[in-house]
Parts: sequence; structure tokens; C-alpha cells
Amino acid sequence: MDDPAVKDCTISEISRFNEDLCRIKGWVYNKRSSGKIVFVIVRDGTGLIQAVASREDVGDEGVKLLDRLPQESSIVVVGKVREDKRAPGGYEIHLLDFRVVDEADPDYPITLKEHGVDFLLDHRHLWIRTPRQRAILTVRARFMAACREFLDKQGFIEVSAPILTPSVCEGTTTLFETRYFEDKAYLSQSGQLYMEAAAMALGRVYCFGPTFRAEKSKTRRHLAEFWMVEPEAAYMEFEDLLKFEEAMVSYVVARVLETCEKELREIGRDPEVLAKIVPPFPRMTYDEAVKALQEKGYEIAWGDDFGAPHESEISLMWDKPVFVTHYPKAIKAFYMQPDPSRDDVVLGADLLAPEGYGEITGGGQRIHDFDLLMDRIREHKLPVEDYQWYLDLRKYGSVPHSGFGMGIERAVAWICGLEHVRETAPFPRMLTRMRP
RNA sequence: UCCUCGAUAGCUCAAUGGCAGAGCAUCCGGCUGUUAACCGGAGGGUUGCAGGUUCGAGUCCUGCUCGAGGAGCCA
Repeated sequence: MDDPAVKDCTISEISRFNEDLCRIKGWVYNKRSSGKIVFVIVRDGTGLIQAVASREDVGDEGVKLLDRLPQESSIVVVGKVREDKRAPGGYEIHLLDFRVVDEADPDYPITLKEHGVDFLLDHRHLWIRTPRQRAILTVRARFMAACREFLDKQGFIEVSAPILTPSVCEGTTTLFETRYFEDKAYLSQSGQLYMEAAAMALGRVYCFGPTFRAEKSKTRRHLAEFWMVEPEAAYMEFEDLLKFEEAMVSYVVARVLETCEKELREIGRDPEVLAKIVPPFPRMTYDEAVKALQEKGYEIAWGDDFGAPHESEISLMWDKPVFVTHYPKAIKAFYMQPDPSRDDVVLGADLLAPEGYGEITGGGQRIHDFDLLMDRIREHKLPVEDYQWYLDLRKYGSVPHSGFGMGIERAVAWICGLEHVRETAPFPRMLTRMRP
């Protein structure tokens, strides 16, 4: 068991240890027995492997002990790695020794059979042990790492935005309210305004963290707590922003394909679909999108915002993400820069994922003129005193600048081809669910 | 907030208004290459809650609770 000649290894790298003596530290995922031989499927967080225990190697007692070991018992196994076509995964480990670290209670709730959503979410702390959830969380992690890689390579500096914020930044979405000593505070819905300040200090910046929306949305696309990456760059104008966004989205998709092919297959996602995600992405102006929807029979007038069915319809016209640009000023946020050639639309763009996954990024060029921004704040009836610091950015060396936010869970749900964003969050917070 | 659907064993589900059931899981037994192993046996129920109709309600009616999907909402 503790022989130094035995190599510690993970299941994901088992093929490198063929015919070696290995030690794997994991849990019992499943087992089968056939009299005096026991097959224990061990998982270690990197994958699954079949361990074979026969009477001559571990003795009568060993076989009996393994045979009655409950699912999810923690176990350290030592044995010889063998390539074997009969084993799921192609390799198995012939047990010479093992140690039960903790025998699980025999009533582990997540069996290998089907379960309902409600039950699984109540047991999310155990559900994440299943191969599919492990694969999704791995893709999420690689996706987030790829975002940071790309931004760091492009010279962006990560600047953490505050979570506790003093005011209703945009006055639109419903925020979670909390106490801040003697005052009220709100959980952040976006780090953008702070990133605009940081961009004027460091040039190219991004924040990466959780955001909170207290909206009573109850759909497959919504979470009350989700993560966003929000890049913001000084001197970046609208056209460059769109090029930058498509480069970033293409990069992170390619990186996930490179690092998570096994996981994508495990989830049931065809990697070929993602291999098509390369620049340039198609673009439609809001005008063109409205016209296309009207031709398809939707009752929508110029000036209306898109609902979920409209976004789906537009995204289904392409097999790549599509930018919808130049929205009417009235349906977008107060800080959006108006189009210099046309005052009724803004230099903003939403990126809609293919296959009906909806908006995965939203962004645009920000107003850099002090007077114009002040007008907008007044038009939106926002409290000017709360925005003094934001207006300061336009008083001291203002420059054109742009940025966007990408919702991690929606993007990962699209990349994995999932029905619902809830599976992409380790512990999702939704309208009716805050536990576990 | 609204619309639609749902709630029966630990889990997934079945049961024409007429004895509350199956598979899996659990426990006991069998099997030396299994593939969500298989075979035999056992235990396991306030049918979400509260009323009502009926000779009789898991089933029909009313209210409530909880959940799911969607709408609204959602830089």
C-alpha cells in the first residue's frame, strides 16, 4: 500500500502508466460482482476506471469487503494497470491492495438511474460527483481560464470590481438589497462603470466575478447569481470592439475544444458544431433584424425590444454567433454612445449565440462627452449625485472607450449544448432555490 | 405577477371512481470477466396539505402549498 515503488496517478493520465504499479485515490462509483471476482468502478474526479479484484490477489476477505462496499465509499487502490478492451475506458487496474478510507452510508441518494430536476437540485452537493456534471464544471473552468488567457495576452489587466455597491446603477434591473452598516447597499449587477474608471487608469482592463439580479425570471436562461467577464478598453471604438469580441469568443471556444474534447463528448456535444466558430461573425443592424422578423411573420415594430422568441429566431438564421447592432437609443442603457451618423440608434451590440441560446454578450461604445452623458442621466431620471464620480471620468482627459460583458453560464450552456444554464453553475441560485 | 403542466415507496413511474403496484436503490442468499451485470427472496405508503361530492376518491370538485416549463421582466 505505501510501497514507494508504486506510482500515484490520476485516472485521466492512466494510459501513460500501462503495466505499471499505480495507486489511485478515489471513490466507489459503482460495482459488480460475479462470485469470487469483483469489479469496482472507481472515480477520482478526473475520470472513471474499472478495478478488478480477484480472490487470489486480495483474498476471500478482500473480495467480500469490496463486494459489500456502498456506493461513494472513499477508497485508495493499488494495482497493475492493464490495457483491456473489456474495460470501459480501455484500461483497468488489477487490484493487489486497497484501503477503505471511509465506508459510505448505504443510502447514497444519487443512484445510477434517472432522477428528476427537483431531486437533483436538492442534492446538488452530491449531484456534482456524477461524470456529466464533472465534465460540465471542467468545461466551465477551462472556459474561464481561456477568457483570462486571451485578455492577459492582449495586455488587459484584471481589476476587481466591488460587489457591494451604493446605488441602483442603471435604475432598471431589480437588485438584491442588503445592509451596509447604517446604510443600504446593493449586490452588484455589473462592474462596468467601475471598469470605465479603471480603463482610464490602466488602459485595458477587465473584471471577472459574480453579479446578482433579483428579477423574478424563471426560464432556462436565467440565474439570480451568475458570473460575467467584462473587458473595457480606453481608445477602443465600436468597430474595433466588434472585432475584439469575435476574436475573444473564437479563442475561448477553440481553447475549450483543445482542452475538453473528452468532456464535450461525455456531455453529448458534437465538437464539429463548435469548430465552425471562427471570425468573422455575421452582423445585422437592429433595422435589418426587425425587417427579417417581420418577414417571418412576427408582429414587431421598430422601437420594440426583442423578446426571447425574437432572439432565438435571429440566432437560428446563422450557425455562428451573430452581432445585432445599432439598437434604438430608447431601449438601451443611458451610457451608450449615439451613432454619429444617426442620432436615434446607439453604437451597441448584442452577440446572440447560435441554436437559440440567446444573448451571450452585450456591450458597445460608451458616451465620452460630459454634456451628452449629463443629458442622458437626466433623461433617465437618475440621481446625478450618485454619478458624480462617473461624470468625473468625462471631465479629466475623457477618451472614446468601449467594452462588453459576457455571461459565463449562458456561454458555457451554449458550448456544452445544455437545456438549462443551471447545470453550468456549481451551486446555482435561482428564483425558487438558494440551497444547498 | 400571469399562462400551462405536475406532486403516489429513498428514486423514476404505473394504477377505467372499486384490494396501492413495478423497476431501480436498501437488506439477505447465489454466481470467477462483469459492462446502468444477472438470478432468487425480504422489508418499505398519512397517494403534497385542507375541505367537498360519492355506497366507495390516488382518480372528480374547491382552496392552499411546493415544483417544472414559458411569458413579462432581464447593460
